Amino acid sequence: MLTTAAFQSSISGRRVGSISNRSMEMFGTVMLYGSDVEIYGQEEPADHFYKVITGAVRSYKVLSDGRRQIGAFYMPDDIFGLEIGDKHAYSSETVCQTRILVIKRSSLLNLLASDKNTALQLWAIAAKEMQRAQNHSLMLIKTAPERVATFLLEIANDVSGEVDLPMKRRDIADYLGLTIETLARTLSLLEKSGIIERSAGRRIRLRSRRALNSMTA
Amino acid sequence: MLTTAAFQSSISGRRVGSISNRSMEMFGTVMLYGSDVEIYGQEEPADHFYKVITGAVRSYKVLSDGRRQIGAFYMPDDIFGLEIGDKHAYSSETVCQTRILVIKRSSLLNLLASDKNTALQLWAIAAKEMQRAQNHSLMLIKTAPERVATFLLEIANDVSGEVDLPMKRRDIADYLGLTIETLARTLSLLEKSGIIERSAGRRIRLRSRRALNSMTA
DNA sequence: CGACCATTTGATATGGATCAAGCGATGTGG
DNA sequence: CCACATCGCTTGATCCATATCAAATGGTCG
Repeated sequence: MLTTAAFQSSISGRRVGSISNRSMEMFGTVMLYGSDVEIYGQEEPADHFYKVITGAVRSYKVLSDGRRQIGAFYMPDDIFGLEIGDKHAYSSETVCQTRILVIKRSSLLNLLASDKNTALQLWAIAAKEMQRAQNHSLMLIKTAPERVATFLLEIANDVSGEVDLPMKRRDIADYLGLTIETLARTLSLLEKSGIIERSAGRRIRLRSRRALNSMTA
Repeated sequence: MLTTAAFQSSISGRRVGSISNRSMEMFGTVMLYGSDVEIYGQEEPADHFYKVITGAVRSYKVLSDGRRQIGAFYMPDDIFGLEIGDKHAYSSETVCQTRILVIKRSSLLNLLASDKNTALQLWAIAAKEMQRAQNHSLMLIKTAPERVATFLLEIANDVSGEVDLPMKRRDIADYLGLTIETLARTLSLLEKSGIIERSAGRRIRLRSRRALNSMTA
């Protein structure tokens, strides 16, 4: 049990665990959410874990005056909502129509008591998430072009070099700690210099990963 | 075993685990480090955990051009270096003379195999660290006064309202994603407005936590 | 006392924010 | 099927918070 198909932490692309879909489904239910639907709110009791099947999720916090920081986008196979404590620290919403596996925390915790290996994996997931969060801090001290380049490489870990962004500019901007205007300008700049190519606003082709990489800082 | 004295995650002040000093010492050795000494470097094999006994530690990453982001300061009773994987993701150094309990990863992992509760605690520590990192991202989208106010409240969780900073301005600046000049100016501003008071540069008295809190955003 | 390093203060420059307008796609009702 | 409203995105002009450059002050230790 809890052994076969690995799930990935998509934005960074590294595999971090090995709880199979099949076994996890024994503990949860797949739910279909519309676009921009709240999955849970900050400070709400945290009695479930979640795993993205298709679609995308943003996890965020807002400051009193409305500034919003998106801490992570969760893509297919990513697990989220596993922070410790009885309250969620962040809110989370779907970015587009999204299928999510919802797992009762209590049932996973039960399993955990009987299977020490699962506990190790929980640690692995949390540790991975920790690294993601740490990396994001690094992102936020970079310049605008550096942030955008880093972002494009983060989401384009499939080989094709073609990205289909599920999220709007506002989301990306809030993830990168920039305004949508600066983001748009930076993308246009990358396009003018031939590093990327855009068919539609949300569809971006990376023409030179090398160039992007060298901008990454 | 692994039950009594809780250890705190000092910068945020919340208790996150309950592995006693006594039992942990069975697995490790206390080492005395001088100031500004490297404990481990980014990319080095990670075969130990660490717990600060006295002093302070900074964990950081540097970008290619030298910009440095300090992800966390670890204060007495904080545990660090528990990221998953065989390589450390961050580097860490002492901020001042520091006493550290060094624990072999393998010995803790052994214990873990026999004690499922310990595994849960590892998860708890990692999850706590994750929240710390996420919070830090929030920090980095704030204005300079907001960052400084947040920082002062973070480190001054003792009742007295008196803080003795172990770290230099450069460290604080790199933690807050500001320059030392902006940091100094902001501190002077807070002093002029009577919110803080300084005897020496490193010794700061918080005259109005309320005022600081309201600046926090 | 003098040298050195940490910190503060001052003057100026600049990257990204803000304010404002244009453009393009998508959808709706007449 | 077209006119028009709406929404998401881009582009343009200006402003401002913080960085940068430079110098003064303060603190510590031989």
